[in-house]
Amino acid sequence: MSNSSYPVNIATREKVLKAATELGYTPNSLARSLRSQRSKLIAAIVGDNADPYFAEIMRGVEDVASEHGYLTIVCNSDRQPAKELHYLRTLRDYRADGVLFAGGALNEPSHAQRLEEVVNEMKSRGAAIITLAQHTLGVPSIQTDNFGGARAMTTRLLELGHRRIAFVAGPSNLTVANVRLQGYMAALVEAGLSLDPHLILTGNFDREGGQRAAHDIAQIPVEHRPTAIFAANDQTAFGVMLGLGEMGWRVPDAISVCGFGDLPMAQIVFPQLTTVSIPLRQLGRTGTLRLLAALRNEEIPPLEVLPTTVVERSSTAPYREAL
Amino acid sequence: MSNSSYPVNIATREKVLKAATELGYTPNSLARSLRSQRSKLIAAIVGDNADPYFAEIMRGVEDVASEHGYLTIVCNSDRQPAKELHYLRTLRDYRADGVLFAGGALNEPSHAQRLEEVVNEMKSRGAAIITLAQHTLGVPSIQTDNFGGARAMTTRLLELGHRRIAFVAGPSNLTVANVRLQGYMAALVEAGLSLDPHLILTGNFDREGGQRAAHDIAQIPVEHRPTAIFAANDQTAFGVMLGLGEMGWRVPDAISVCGFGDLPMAQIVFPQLTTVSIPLRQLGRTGTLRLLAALRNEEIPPLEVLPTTVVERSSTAPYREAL
DNA sequence: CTGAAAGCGCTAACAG
DNA sequence: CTGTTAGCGCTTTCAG
Repeated sequence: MSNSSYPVNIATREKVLKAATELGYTPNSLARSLRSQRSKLIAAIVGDNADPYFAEIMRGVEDVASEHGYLTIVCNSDRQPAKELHYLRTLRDYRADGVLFAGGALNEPSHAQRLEEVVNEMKSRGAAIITLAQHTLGVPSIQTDNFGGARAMTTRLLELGHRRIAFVAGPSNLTVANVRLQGYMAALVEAGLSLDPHLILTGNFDREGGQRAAHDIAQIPVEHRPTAIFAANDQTAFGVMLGLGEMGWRVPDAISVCGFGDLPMAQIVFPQLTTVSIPLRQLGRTGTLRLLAALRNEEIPPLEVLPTTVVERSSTAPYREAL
Repeated sequence: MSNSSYPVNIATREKVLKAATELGYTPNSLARSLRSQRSKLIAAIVGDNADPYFAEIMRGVEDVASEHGYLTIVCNSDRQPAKELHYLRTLRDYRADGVLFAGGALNEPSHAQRLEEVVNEMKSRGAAIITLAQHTLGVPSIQTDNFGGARAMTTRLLELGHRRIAFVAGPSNLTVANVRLQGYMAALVEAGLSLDPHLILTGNFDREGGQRAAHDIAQIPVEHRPTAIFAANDQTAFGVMLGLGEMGWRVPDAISVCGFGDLPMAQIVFPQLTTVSIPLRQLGRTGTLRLLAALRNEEIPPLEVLPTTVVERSSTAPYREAL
């Protein structure tokens, strides 16, 4: 019944199969997993499955997993090291065959080490671990080109004539957020512009942060005020647009706004958001594909980078002297 | 180690516990599950985890599950009976302790029966099954008041002075969609208005459907044209607004638009969407709470209805004779 | 209170 | 090709 290559008379096989259907027999996967040391369970550790960013990745993971007969477990860490660690341990105890870390590394003393301990334990038992973002764990990683995307977007704004471009950063303890900031800075430096620290605002990858940033920007004296705002992610960009709207500023006439991520709603907001598109579902798919390959003991690359693309919509416009 | 009530000398206990930590021993959950006939695994069968509707529910499920030491498995059915059934069988084989059907029943001949067979098998083994929408399965169900919400919203539009109110329906094979349509019709009938079949448009719970409906509505001669459009879900409403925008119609000045669901992006679109708010996460939480209660052999109500509320934002306005 | 043993349902290995 | 058996790592039961 396990359709192995074990030789068995065709008549006998049919007889067994028939009896199985008649009795409604189906193998107990738990017993099978226990015996075979393969649970056919994989897990995605995400920050929050209700966050469209993670939801898309998870969808990619689940798709590939189910295509290959694996079940997918969701783990919401809420970016709390304790939760993440607890999940990983539970997964280890369930003998999960693989774990995908969808978010970046969580910055907390000794968390990385504790995580690594469990990871090594799992690896030594034959499990495969993959990260889908820059991470401290020394495991294969599939990543999206956050740096390149941020640089490309900033360069595009420069091409549009903008010179004072604000950046609303993400949580400083998130690597992804920092890398995007780096990309923004790189583009400015490459263009021979100096970095104005007043134009780098703190955000939190959420709408509120963007809203606050918008109001902060309004406080900047007009001669130093940015003509474009680049938000580290789409949620923040939505917040920025909302905040701007609250003060009666029109986007993109008064100021250009762009984000990073290309969430589905980027096309629904008004004006439609210019943003950097990340192949999120593909990230989940590729990650899972690699994970399954690793499970088959295939060699997989330590790092794969998926390209991001600038998608210009209506929230950005060329710089014009007078408003 | 299983912290049971089994009497054991405190000294011995400590010795064992100490040895366990030293050796890095942790119980194998698979073996434990096999032996105890409880996997501590529950599953949420959703249409698509990347759909914010399901994502929110799942989040509620996962929260409660993890609080109680359960792992959550995601299953995307894409509303395909075959997929749903396949998942359910797999879950049965994994001895999942519980399954939550997040979406409504899938309309296909004999699907209901096949599903029920597996459900009964699982129930007889002690598993708990719950639905989070109207369903053909005879299992406890937690639902949101779709009928009441649709009726309340329609009534509100009537209060605002609208008399010709269009309804963009959802997929006719989805119970939720039909119930909302019923609520809309009930409100009109209660108000003593006759139903105009031309004002009931077909949609598909997606943006495209809404967009199409918007264009269709524009074709209606002005004297019969609706002054408000009630979309069966938010995605459709976004599509309607988009379609209206394409034709240069202003919402809510030219026409009022409202949706159903209160997705996060309802607050981000412009104008912000008036909609019926569903306690999605609560639905997931309550459902899981009941499921766990059932697992403890507690009596749980066959049907619980969670209230929905009309949230008025800026996409609706009182009816005005001249535009 | 402790130690030993049976068995959950499977797979892999071994004789026949 | 078929039938039997040992164990995967637990929990539960039963003697001591």
